[in-house]
Amino acid sequence: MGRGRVQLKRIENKISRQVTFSKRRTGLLKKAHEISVLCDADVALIVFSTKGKLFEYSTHSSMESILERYERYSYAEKLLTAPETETQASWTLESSKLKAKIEVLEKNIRHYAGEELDQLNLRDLQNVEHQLETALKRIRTKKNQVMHESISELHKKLKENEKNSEQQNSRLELPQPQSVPSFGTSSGPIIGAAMREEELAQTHAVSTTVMPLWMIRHINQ
Amino acid sequence: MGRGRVQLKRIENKISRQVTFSKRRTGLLKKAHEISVLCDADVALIVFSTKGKLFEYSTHSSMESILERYERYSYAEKLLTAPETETQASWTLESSKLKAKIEVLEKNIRHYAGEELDQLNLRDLQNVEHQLETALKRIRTKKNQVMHESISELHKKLKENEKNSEQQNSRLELPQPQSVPSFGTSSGPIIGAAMREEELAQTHAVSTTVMPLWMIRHINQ
DNA sequence: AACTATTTATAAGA
DNA sequence: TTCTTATAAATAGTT
Repeated sequence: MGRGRVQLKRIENKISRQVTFSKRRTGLLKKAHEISVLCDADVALIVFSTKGKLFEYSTHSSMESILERYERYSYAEKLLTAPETETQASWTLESSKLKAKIEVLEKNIRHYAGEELDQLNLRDLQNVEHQLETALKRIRTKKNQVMHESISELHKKLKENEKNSEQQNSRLELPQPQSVPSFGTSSGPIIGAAMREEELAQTHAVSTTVMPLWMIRHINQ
Repeated sequence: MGRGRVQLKRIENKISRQVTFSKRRTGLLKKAHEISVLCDADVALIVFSTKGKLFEYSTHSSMESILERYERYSYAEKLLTAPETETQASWTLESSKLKAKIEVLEKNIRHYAGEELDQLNLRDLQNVEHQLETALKRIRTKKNQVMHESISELHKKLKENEKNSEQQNSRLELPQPQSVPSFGTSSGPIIGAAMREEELAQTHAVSTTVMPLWMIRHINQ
C-alpha cells in the first residue's frame, strides 16, 4: 500500500526502517484493536523495536490475563518439553491447572444460569435443558418435602397446645391451610409422603407463588 | 477496506462476525509478520476467538522468549504489586485459596444440579428454584431461536434443491437424507463445508421431541 | 508531519 | 470457506 511494491525483507536504510516501523506499528495496533472489538476476540500484541522499546496492545481483559490464558492453553505441550523438578515451574503448573478448572466451572455455572449460550450447539443446549429440568424436579421435590415436614410439625405442636389448654373455646385461629390436613391428620409418621411429593413436584403443585408468606416464615426457621 | 464503511463495534451477526474474524485474523497475522521482517522487530501476537480457539504469531525468537522478555520488561511494575517472595508458603497459600474456590464452585454446581439439597433451607431452595426457572426459560428461548433459524435455513436449501432438480416428477417428499449432501453436490471443491456445518450445529435447535431424528443426525453432525 | 499515488486489505456477494 | 469484485484503508515515497 504505497507507491511501489514492498519486498518482504529487512529494510536496510535505517531511517526509512524507523519510519516504516512507526507507521506500520500504528496500523498493526489499530487492526489488533479492531478485530478485538468487531469480532469479540481476546487479543494480546507485543512489539519490541530493534532498539528494544516496547509497544503493546491488549484487549480490555488485560495483558496479564491473556498471557496467563495463553500459558494455560499451551501447558499441555509444555509438560512434554519441560519435566521440571519441584521448582517454581511445577507450582506455576499446578496453579494454572487450578485456574483452568475454575474457569471451566465458572463457565459451567454460567451455562446453568442460561448465560453465554452462543457458545453452545443444539446438542449442548438440549443437554443443559435436560439437566435443568431434572434439577428443577429435584429441587421442587425437596422443597415440598421440607414444607410438608414443617407443616406436620406445626400441626403436631398445635394439637399439643390444644390438649394442654383446657379451654375448649380455643378455636384454631391460626390460618390453617384447609388442604394440608390430608397429609398430617392420619396417625403415625407420614410414610410415603416423599412419593406423593415427587408427584406434586412434577405437576408444580406447590410453587413460590402459591405458598403464603406466613407459611414461609414459619417453616423457614 | 471493503464495500462499505465499517463501524467499530461488535458485529452482531454471528456468521459475518465469524467470517470477518477469519479474514482479519489472516490479515493481522500477516501484518505482524511483515513488520517483524521489514523493521526487524520482535513481535508476539496472541488471539483468542470468541469460542476460545487460539491463534498466535511470534517472531523467530519464539513466543516463549518474547513473553519472557515482556515479563522482564515489566518486571519493575510487578515488583510494586507483588513484593512477595515466591516462597513455597505463598504458593501453598495461593493453591489452597484456589482449591477452596473450586470447592465452592463445585458445591454450587451440585446445588444447581439438584444434589446435596439437605444443606439448604427453604429460602435457599426457593432461590435455587427461581434461578433454575430463569435459566430454563433462557435456554428454551435460545433453543427456539436457534430452531427457527435453522428451519428457515433448511427451507431455503430445500427450495434451492427443488429449483436445481429439473425433474418435474420430484415431489417434495420431505428432505430425504440423500438430499442433504446438497452442500457438496455443486461443482467445485467443497470449500467451507466445515464452516457451514459448524453454523448449522450452532444454529440448529429443533428440540429432540419435535425434530425428526434423521434431521438431527444430518444437521447436528 | 502532510500529502498522494498506489498497493493492500477486506466487505459483500456468489 | 474460497473466489471475485468494488471499495475502503494503509502506507511508500515524496514534499
